[in-house]
Amino acid sequence: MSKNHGEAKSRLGSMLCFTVYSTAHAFTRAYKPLLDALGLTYPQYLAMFVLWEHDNLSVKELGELLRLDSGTLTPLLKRLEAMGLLRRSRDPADERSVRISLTPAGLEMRRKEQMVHEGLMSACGSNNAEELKTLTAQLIRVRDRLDATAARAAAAADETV
Amino acid sequence: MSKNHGEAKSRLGSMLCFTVYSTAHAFTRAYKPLLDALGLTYPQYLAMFVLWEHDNLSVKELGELLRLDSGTLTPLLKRLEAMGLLRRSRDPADERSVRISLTPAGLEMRRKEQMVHEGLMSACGSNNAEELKTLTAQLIRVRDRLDATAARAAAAADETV
DNA sequence: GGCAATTAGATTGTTTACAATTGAATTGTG
DNA sequence: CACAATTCAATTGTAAACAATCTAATTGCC
Repeated sequence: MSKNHGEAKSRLGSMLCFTVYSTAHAFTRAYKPLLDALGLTYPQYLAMFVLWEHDNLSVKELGELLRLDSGTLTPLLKRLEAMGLLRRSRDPADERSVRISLTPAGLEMRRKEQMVHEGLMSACGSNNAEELKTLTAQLIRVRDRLDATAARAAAAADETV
Repeated sequence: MSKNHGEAKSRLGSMLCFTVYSTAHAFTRAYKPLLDALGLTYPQYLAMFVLWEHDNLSVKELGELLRLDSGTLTPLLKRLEAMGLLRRSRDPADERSVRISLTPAGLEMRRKEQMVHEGLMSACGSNNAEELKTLTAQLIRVRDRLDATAARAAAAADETV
């Protein structure tokens, strides 16, 4: 029944880093058929998801929420703009920053999105919501610890300059 | 102390899919300074890790273990070959498949790798190994459920053809 | 044996990700 | 005010990831 990925043969299968890595890919693959109906990729969907909740964010603010930098976001947002879902315009109060505002089409998409959101929930097993909540909280702790490690490494590298 | 990513403001922060997505990125960022010493990227490290355990795999077998296809692996393996860490050669018994064999330099790297492996363990908090094991097992269940969903979707798409 | 179907990799094109750099705007400090 | 330092976004270059397609080799079946 279940495909044999031969992980029993490798220590890889028991390592958290690889499990997170491969689960992330499994998520994007599982979401793809649902997102195709919207014409969005998974990262594009995440960006739209944030904007549906908080319109008019700057690129920096959006990047903090998504944990992505401008090198990733600028081209992604340009694609969403080309699709007519949002507009990018310099903030008159601070010409350095760019504000993202949804167009009517971008706002409109939120209605169709409900289906995707629910499909995703059931895909990862919404039956025991409590377990998922614990799992998410534990992963967040790991992620924060990793971020702290990376920040320490960056600070140490700074000192040697 | 901890950086404010503003996630309290968004439902995104509580969604498992985004947590997995952002934790995967946090892993690669945290590993980067360690892997720089080896001159490897994180996916390249994963490939080497498997090959240290099972030399002489075919691209297909390696892809099953890593859950990656030839479109990703072929260029990655070519880079590792260009670095002199492995060789790719057609299997004489079946010219369709390509076998990956480590060079002396590729085998040699395994010794330096121990440092990386231990650094990674401590980065994600090896203190409570039991919790990490449970966390990994739960994630694997989620991943398998997602794979099953994707497989069902693919089968359904097939039927409509 | 002969030919259709399958399999394994490679290739092409698109989209992330991110480091490093650049350029323009703003802030801080003297 | 002047000018150094900082901030924000964009750009450039490299490396994944994957769908779709292609080619060559093998298997199945008659």
